[in-house]
Amino acid sequence: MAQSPLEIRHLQTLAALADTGSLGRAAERVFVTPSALSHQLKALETHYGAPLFERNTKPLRLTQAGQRLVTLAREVLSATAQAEREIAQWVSGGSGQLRIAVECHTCFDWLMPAMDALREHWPEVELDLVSGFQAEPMALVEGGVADLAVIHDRPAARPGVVVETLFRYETLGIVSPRDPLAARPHLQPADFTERTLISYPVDEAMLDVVRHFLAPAGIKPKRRDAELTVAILQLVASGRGIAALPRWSVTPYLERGYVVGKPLGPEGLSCELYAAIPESLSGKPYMRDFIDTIRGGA
Amino acid sequence: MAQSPLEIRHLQTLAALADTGSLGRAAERVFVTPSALSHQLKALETHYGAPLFERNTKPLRLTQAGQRLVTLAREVLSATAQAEREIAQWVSGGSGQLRIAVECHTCFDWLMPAMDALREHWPEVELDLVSGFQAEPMALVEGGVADLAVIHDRPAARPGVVVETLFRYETLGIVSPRDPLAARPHLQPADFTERTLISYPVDEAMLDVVRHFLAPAGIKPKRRDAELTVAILQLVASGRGIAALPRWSVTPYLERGYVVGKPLGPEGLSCELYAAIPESLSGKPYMRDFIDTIRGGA
DNA sequence: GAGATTTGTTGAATTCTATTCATGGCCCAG
DNA sequence: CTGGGCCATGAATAGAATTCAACAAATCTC
Repeated sequence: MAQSPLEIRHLQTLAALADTGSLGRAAERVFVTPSALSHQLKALETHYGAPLFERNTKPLRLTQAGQRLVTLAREVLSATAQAEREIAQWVSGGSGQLRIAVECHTCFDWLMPAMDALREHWPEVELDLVSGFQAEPMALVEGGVADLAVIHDRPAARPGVVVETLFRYETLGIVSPRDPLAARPHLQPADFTERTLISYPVDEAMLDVVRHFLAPAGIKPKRRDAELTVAILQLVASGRGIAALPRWSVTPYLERGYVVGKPLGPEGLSCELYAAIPESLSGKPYMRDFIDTIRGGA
Repeated sequence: MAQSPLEIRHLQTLAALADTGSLGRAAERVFVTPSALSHQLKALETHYGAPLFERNTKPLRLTQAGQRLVTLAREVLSATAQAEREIAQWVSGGSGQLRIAVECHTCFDWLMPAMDALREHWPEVELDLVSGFQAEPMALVEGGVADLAVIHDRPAARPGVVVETLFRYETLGIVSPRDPLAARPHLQPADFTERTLISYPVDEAMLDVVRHFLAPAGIKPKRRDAELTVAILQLVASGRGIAALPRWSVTPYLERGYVVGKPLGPEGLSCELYAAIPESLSGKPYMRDFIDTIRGGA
């Protein structure tokens, strides 16, 4: 009825803006340039005759009107997603399978909630984890043993397999609060020479720190293993060495001051995660839903 | 997140489709050609991989998927309208006035609910009825005495006043169920010669039947007045004459079989209602809201 | 039952709108 | 004051949605 220029696209923008706190990051979340969002927002603001957010404030602050639209966006987007899921289930019969291969330990932190959401939304989809820490996850997808592999580096394109980027994350150097390094603004590769690197029991080639930070600098620290994240942090906290973990897996500990997280290098070390999936499944609604959940929740 | 082609525009289409039961009428409700809607719907159907409605059924029937989307549309559109109202009220202070001039008695049937809705959504807007049955309503708007005039014929454009079309309606010939005319498929002007035309106590020039049906045929029946719609129907039911009223004002009586409604002429007689409003108010959110309410509720 | 009318569909053309691109301004850090 | 991060702006492009015009199906009428 009311012909307002408001469209769902705008609501996605608003939601992304609220989530990311920055126009630039919101833009990459909805796969457009920041410019596009700037135009969108300007159009909305002139239409409503009011600003939607305060510019020039680092964690972007929304005005009352902006806030209201974000609330609307949350309602509308979740209602829409729900409706579309239902329809997709009627159409496809709701069945399917999703066997997931992961090569990184920490991934379970975000993978579990996403799997829970999938189980809830798509009860008829068979959900499995493929134990594939040793093998090349990509090969599992190619071989038809897995339906989704989480991988660190964008691999070469292979026929029948599509690769989608999931999200970008920062891996932090983790040091004890009593370590002198805790006072540094960021860590250098050289800082690792004197200490023990505490990590999961996997090949060095699998560790972000080693591949993208220490190896390029020619540094090869002593290593010590632990199976669980808490165990690693325990060792770090008691001064037995330093670790390097994705930010998401340690935020609760950082907040409690149990350990301290430092950027690796002046720019920080950020890596990207990808999903490899068989082309035949890449369009399936439950697959899209799952990937969107991962992207949104991270 | 999910990049579905579904947009609010589509939801408006779906809602209009469900309301009107016909693609053509839905199209004019959202101010596009039927072709556009056909394209829209086809796109949605191929996206969801399922038909949304059954074609070739007179009151257009929705499939399960279509029904679900209509439900979604209702939710989303009302949530959106609500949010936009709130924002508009913050921006404008919510105040304003709306003095309405009406020249037709029956209009109150749909005007009252619309006014109630406005009072609820915009408590700060002063709502008034301008007693202007005698004067030219258009002049009341031009003179700044009224903010909205409901009129029957699209008047010549005047500076500072905009005219918007509200909706189209059919005026039916109303006859007693025991009248021989009740068996006819439709009424002819000549049918009025033998009987008394029962109507509101207004000038003949104001009556749709006279102007668009009887006068062109040179027929000038006897008249009898009644102030209220029920009184007119009472007289008709007891065989004292026939009337001509908009369909919306008599549907409850038709359903109960109290009287019978017949199209006037083989094509029926359909008139259009317009709103004249000062240009300065035509963009005001409460005005848009009011007009949309009228259009949607009719 | 044949023609006419209403109603919806289709593909191509058009028009419109959103996005991108390239540039410039602003603010904070060093 | 200078450089980089971040957003804004205007023109150009690319992409989509709408319209147009012609057609198909179904219904109504005679």
